Parts: sequence; C-alpha cells; structure tokens
Amino acid sequence: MDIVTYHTRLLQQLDEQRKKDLFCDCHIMVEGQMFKAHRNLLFASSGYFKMLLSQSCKDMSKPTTATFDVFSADTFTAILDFVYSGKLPLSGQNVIEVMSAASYLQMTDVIRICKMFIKSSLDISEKDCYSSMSNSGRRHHSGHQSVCNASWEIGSYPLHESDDDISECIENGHSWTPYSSQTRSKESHCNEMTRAVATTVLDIPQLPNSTCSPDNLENTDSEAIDAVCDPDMSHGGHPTEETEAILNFLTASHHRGRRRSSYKSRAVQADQIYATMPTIMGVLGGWGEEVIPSMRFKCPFCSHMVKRKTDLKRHLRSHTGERPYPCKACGKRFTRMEHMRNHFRTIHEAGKLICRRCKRPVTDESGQVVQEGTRRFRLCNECVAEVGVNNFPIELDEYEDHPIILSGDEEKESPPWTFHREREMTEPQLIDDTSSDLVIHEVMDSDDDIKPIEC
DNA sequence: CTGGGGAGGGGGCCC
DNA sequence: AGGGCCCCCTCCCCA
Repeated sequence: MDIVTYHTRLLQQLDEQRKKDLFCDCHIMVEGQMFKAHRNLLFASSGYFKMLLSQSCKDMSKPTTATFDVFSADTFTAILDFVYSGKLPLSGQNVIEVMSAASYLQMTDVIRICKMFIKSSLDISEKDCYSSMSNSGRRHHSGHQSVCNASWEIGSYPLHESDDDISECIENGHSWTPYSSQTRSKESHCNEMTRAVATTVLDIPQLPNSTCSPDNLENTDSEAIDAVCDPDMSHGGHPTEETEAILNFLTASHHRGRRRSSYKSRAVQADQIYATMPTIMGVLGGWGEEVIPSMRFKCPFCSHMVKRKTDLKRHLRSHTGERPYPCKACGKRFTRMEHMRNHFRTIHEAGKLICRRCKRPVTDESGQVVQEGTRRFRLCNECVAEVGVNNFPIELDEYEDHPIILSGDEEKESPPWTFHREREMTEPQLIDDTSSDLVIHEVMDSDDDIKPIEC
C-alpha cells in the first residue's frame, strides 16, 4: 500500500465515522441543519475553525458548536465533503457560493480550486467559441452566432473537465490544471484560427506567433472574433467601413499587446456571477485581531474587500473582464462609464487644451482641432504652420451638420461602431479612419457642438 | 537603456 | 444603487 492510498483510506475511515456519528466532537448548525464532524479535521482544514477551536479547546469534554447563516446548508455540505474526501463537488451554480463560504472559513485550498474552476470555465468558454468558428468557415456567417451562443449558455457549463476530473486530480495528489490535452489541442487550433482571422477576415498583417501561444491566448483579440461572429456587423460577408475602422482599432490594440476578452461572453458570465452572488460575501475580521463590527463585501476572486455591494460589483469587472461601456466612436470598451467618457473627451473631443506637438497651452483662438481618423487633438497655429499638413477647414455650419454624436441610449449589444447624426450624412464622410494623411478639420469642440455621452 | 508623458484601470468616497 | 469625481498606479510608447 503506497502512502497516497493510505491517506485516502484514512480519510474514508473518518468519513464513515462522521456518517455514523462516531467520535464527532464538533456540531455545526447551518440554516437550521445540524452537521457533525471531527474537530481535528476541521482544525486542520479551516482557518476559521482553527481559531474557533483553539479558543474553545479548554473544555474538550463538550462538543464545540458553531452556527452559520452566511451560506447555505448545501454549500457547507460540499465543503464538508471536501474536508473528508478531498473531492469538491463544484458546478456552475454553486461555485460562487462555495468560494464565498470558503473565503469566510479561511479554506485556501477550496478557494484555489474554485478559482481554477471559474478560470477554466471562462477560458474554455471562449475557446469553444473560437473552435466553433473554425468549423463553420472564415467569413461572417449567420450560423456563427448560434454556435457561439451555445457555448456561452449559462445553464450548460462549458467546462470540458467534469467535476469528477477535478476531484480525481486532487485525489491523485496532482496539481490540477484547467487545461487538458484536449483543450490544449483546441487552443492550438484556435490560435491558428485567430491568425487566420487576423490575416484574412480582419486584414491584419501576419501576427507574430508569440501572440498566439497557449499561455497568452487571451491576448488575441477576441473582440474582433466576436465582431466577426456578429451577423449585425457584416454586410454581405464584407466588412463595412465602420467594421473596418473597428478592426483597425483592434489591430492597433492587438499590437499594443492589450489584454482583451470577449465582451459578450464576459458579460454573460458576469451576469451569471452577479445573479448568484450571495448577499454577504464575507466578513472583515482578521484572525488574532479585533473583529470589525461593520459588514463588508469580500471579493470571491481575491482578498479585496469593499464597503458596498455596488463597489464589489464594479470591482468584479476586473475579474470577469466585463466591459459594458463601448465608445461609440471607436468601439473600444470600458469597465466604467466614466472611463469611457474620459476616453471620448480626450481622444475624440480633443478635450486637452494642449498642443500635441509643442505641449503648450492652446485655446480655440490660438490653435485648431485636428482630426486624424476618429481621433481629435489640438495643435497651436504655429505648429500647424510648421507641419504643413493639408488643411481642409470645414465651415462651422457644415460641421454642425456632421458632428460625432454618441447615441443617447447605450445599447450594450449593439455594434460598437454607431455614429448617430442629427441630419442625413452626405459625402464626404467625416470619419476617415483608413486615411493615412493628416486631415485637419476646424471644428468646434464645445459641449454645445459635441453632445456628451448619454448612457 | 531610460525617463517622461499619455492613456487606461481601479479604489475610495461623495452626491 | 448608480453616477461622478479625485487620486494613484501601471502599462505602453517614444524621444
């Protein structure tokens, strides 16, 4: 008998004792349901119980009793099963609450497993989408959407490794990895598809192979993939000027190495997390310290705590990758409306009263607003004269007919490239992202001319 | 290689 | 609860 088998059998023996209520010296009440367990195991498994039992160990004759109301009996059942078997029965429905309870109970192993479970879910969900694309062609097809949606479906947890697989890895004493050989194979295939999309559909120069390694798969522009998946973004299988502008942006983002993710799948996953988020994620109070009476909300993904649930929801976007606020001018998405607004003011409204070239302060009188694609910035008159760029001043009245105006209703799922004009737009178009020439438009940049974003 | 600046992301907190 | 502001930090680009 090897030592692993011995440990397993030992745990099995203790579990049998627990089920037969033999030598159980710790009673735990959860939602009115009584659980009995051995304090030795609880002490060894949980920081919470370690503290609790070390304080109550003076009287060993009486069973220790603990009561919890911050998680459900089902959740504690899962955790207790893990304590006695090393197997954590996780599902897409219970993982958040199990993680929250584990955080409360200071069970780092359980938290780590939950994190891997969630991370695997997110990663493989995206990979499934990419892989499904490869099966249905390279260009825009209406079928893509349904295939992608299937892999994002909340009810069908997209994890390839079953719960048993996870437990099995733990049971075998292996460090569990969310990537099986099967998924790695998918990643490789997916990376090829990403490159193919980048080089054909997106008309992006050949991406360096380094950006498509399994370790940094998320660095590939899955937003672009989504755009390709989205039938609303396509017109007869060919990218529109708007989509091309987005793709140009994505290309730039890609080469900047920004970490991006599928906003649609992220949003769905974020909604799932928010929907299942327990009211109380945790209680602040370090061990060995005085417990702070005020309740705080603990992030299930990290150690961060906040005072308000709203702040936690905002913080969770940093984990889920949800970016619900798209810039209507360039399609870039943000986690917060204020960030999107700041971006819009700075990038698209030339909000900084500084000459981009000489960095001197500039006013409407001493400078001009220069438009380069969807980007606007200011140059002082001296710099404009020095650079000698082509100047295409447009009459103020003409500009007022063609302002970049953001829609009043932020439609999260609408194509990010949407310019709403107060009047019918005529040629030449104001937006010219594909132009490499520096085009100067004399534009009014006051709030009266460019309406603020309404979300 | 390094420092400065721009842009973006995130936390705290007020309204 | 959401919006918004302020502040700080990090990352990236460029000179």
